[in-house]
Amino acid sequence: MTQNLSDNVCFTLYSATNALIRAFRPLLEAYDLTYPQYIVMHSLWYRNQVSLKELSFDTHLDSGTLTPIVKRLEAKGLLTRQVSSEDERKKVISLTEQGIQLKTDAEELTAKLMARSNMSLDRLEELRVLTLELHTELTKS
Amino acid sequence: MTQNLSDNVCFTLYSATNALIRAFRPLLEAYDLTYPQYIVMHSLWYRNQVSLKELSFDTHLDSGTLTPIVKRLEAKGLLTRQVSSEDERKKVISLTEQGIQLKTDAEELTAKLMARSNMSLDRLEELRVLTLELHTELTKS
DNA sequence: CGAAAATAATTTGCGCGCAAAGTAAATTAA
DNA sequence: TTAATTTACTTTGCGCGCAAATTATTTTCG
Repeated sequence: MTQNLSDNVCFTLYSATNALIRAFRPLLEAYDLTYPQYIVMHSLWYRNQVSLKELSFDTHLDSGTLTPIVKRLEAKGLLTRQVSSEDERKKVISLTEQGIQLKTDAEELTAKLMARSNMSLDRLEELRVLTLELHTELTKS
Repeated sequence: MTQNLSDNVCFTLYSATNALIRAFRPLLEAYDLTYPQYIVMHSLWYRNQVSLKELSFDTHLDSGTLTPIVKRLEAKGLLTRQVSSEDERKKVISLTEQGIQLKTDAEELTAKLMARSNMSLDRLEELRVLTLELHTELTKS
């Protein structure tokens, strides 16, 4: 019998994620980014000039979610979207100079937030491994 | 240096939660509920006739999020919202017969999803404790 | 080759999640 | 007692997250 919502891992996971995004928001606002926008930028900082499909694979966000996010980042001048010359169905997403520069500026962001959690690196690592495992299990087959 | 998004606990937490809600969706559809709606119902099953404020405390959802959710549940005939007689600013939220009945019907829901995760009860419990701790840390002060 | 199927990206519609502003009632304090 | 403040809830606006439908291009295969 699970009377309490907090007895439920679904609920604690859901609440913790919402709290994390909420805590992240003011930090990201300094860079005029939302968290999903940050995920996209982060992905591109390490793998630039990818198609939307590849970006979708890396970020775990579906194309219907990504298209408007990428358009907003384009409007901010952080990236460009060009039709691929080899395959005209594809769009190549490339960082602009400004988009590349942002990487350096935002470097300390994650560290800042992790500090905010007041949890040890060990426990955060445990959490990372467990959530990675859960995601893997839920998305396979 | 965290090149990979999955090296980042924020990202794995975020992705796992999205995957969990996604996996939950088809199961919840059988009861015509979304996950946040289920959270509200679950809360009321164990603490009925509360104000929106109390419901907000229990569900970790803010009033601006809750008002429309509760209205939809009212439209489905699962609960009622009445102005409190002692304090006319408050609304008392009460389950209908149908709302109470749903508890019995939906009893096996959580178990079904947990099975879907393919993770041991021990690891899910670890995950529950870690996310509960993270939420507590992020929302205090 | 040409029709059918597959693939890539966009659009639409809906329900959050939440900050901020607005409304109305109750409490506090002058 | 009444004006100022606080509290409870609602509304507005915006950005997801995603299923489903749509459009355009490429691939497959008859």
